[in-house]
Amino acid sequence: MRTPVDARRAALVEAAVRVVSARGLSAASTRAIVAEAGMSLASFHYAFESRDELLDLLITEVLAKEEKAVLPEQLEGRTLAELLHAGLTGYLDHLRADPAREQAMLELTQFALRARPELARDQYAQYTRIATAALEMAAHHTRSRWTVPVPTAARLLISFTDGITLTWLVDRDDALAESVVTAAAAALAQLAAPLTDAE
Amino acid sequence: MRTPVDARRAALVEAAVRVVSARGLSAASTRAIVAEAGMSLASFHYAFESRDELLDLLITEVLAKEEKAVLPEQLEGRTLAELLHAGLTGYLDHLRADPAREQAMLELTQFALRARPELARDQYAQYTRIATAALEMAAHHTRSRWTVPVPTAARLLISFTDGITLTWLVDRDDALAESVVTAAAAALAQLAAPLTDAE
DNA sequence: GTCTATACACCGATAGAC
DNA sequence: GTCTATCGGTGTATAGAC
Repeated sequence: MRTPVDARRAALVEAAVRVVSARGLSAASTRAIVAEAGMSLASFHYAFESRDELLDLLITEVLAKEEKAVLPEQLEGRTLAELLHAGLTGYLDHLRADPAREQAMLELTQFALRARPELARDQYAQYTRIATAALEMAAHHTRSRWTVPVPTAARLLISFTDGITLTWLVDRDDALAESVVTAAAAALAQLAAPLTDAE
Repeated sequence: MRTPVDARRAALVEAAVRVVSARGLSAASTRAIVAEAGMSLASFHYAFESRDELLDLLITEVLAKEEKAVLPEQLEGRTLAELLHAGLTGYLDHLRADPAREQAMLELTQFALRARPELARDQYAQYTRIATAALEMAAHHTRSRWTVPVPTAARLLISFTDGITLTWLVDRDDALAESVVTAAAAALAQLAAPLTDAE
């Protein structure tokens, strides 16, 4: 059941995302957020105890949604390199479709790193679980096995997506980004080997 | 020639780096910076027109120094994978030696992305030139050639170091980071092939 | 040149009318 | 519950004494 106050909280979180995306976290004052949401300042403090409470919810809720957006529903490709390429291309498309939002995610992660380090850690632990499951599924689907520990490969994948996000946000070079995604897929695929008949 | 006002500017920039490293960019108010530098507030505005002017200098000067710190003087290793592993391990050591500073660099880059995008672009263009030169040298030194365009490999290397920085800052998992560095070096090395006799 | 004192805008948060 | 009005605090920047 959705009580009015929860609806208000949701509206404020959404407004906050828009403000952070458009003008950065440092511009996301309570006043700017309520203006974006079309509310009065007092309504904010009726829904939230404090600005910190909203930021907590913003980080956990918005970063959690991000997971689903990044993970494609169905990957195409017969070889492991093709599968990885499809997955990374999907992420690159997601990034290019809404760069401001992804930049906001980065700012929120960095803010969490200082203000709520345990939230950032939890988030990345969750990313790691998701990447691990995806890589294991990809290997199984192509009858391969990883020659490095799967958590290592998962972390490498996460590091790479973080890196490509930052570099693309800086120079917006689509052609170079696609070229890098292709090279990264090929390089990552080299960390797996075909299953032997015994396996 | 170093006039007094330039010395004051330098002292303020150094104080600002310390404040950003310790407490984040959002805490780096002019008051916090002059307190760290042991100056009065008015002295700040004698040396700088505005806080923005200091941030401009901070970004260009501090990010420029970063280049040299990241690039190791001499790499050891006979194979390309060993060379890449040594280089990446050097960067990881650099990160672990002063994580607060590296976190400050990330915050400054992200700030520049919003406030002075051209500065961020210039900075990454410079990173690319340095990474390109390093990769070409490494390939030449091990009698290899890159099977992908060198700018692509360079961008992959930069993306990866950006990513490893963020992920390590989040969870500080040394063992996993080392494992990932090893895997990344192996993966990157797969993008090169030995020179043939004709070459 | 360097200081103290202060102007003025904006911040998060709250009081109190309705 | 929702508003306007306002509190106390901090931000950047400046005026003016020395």
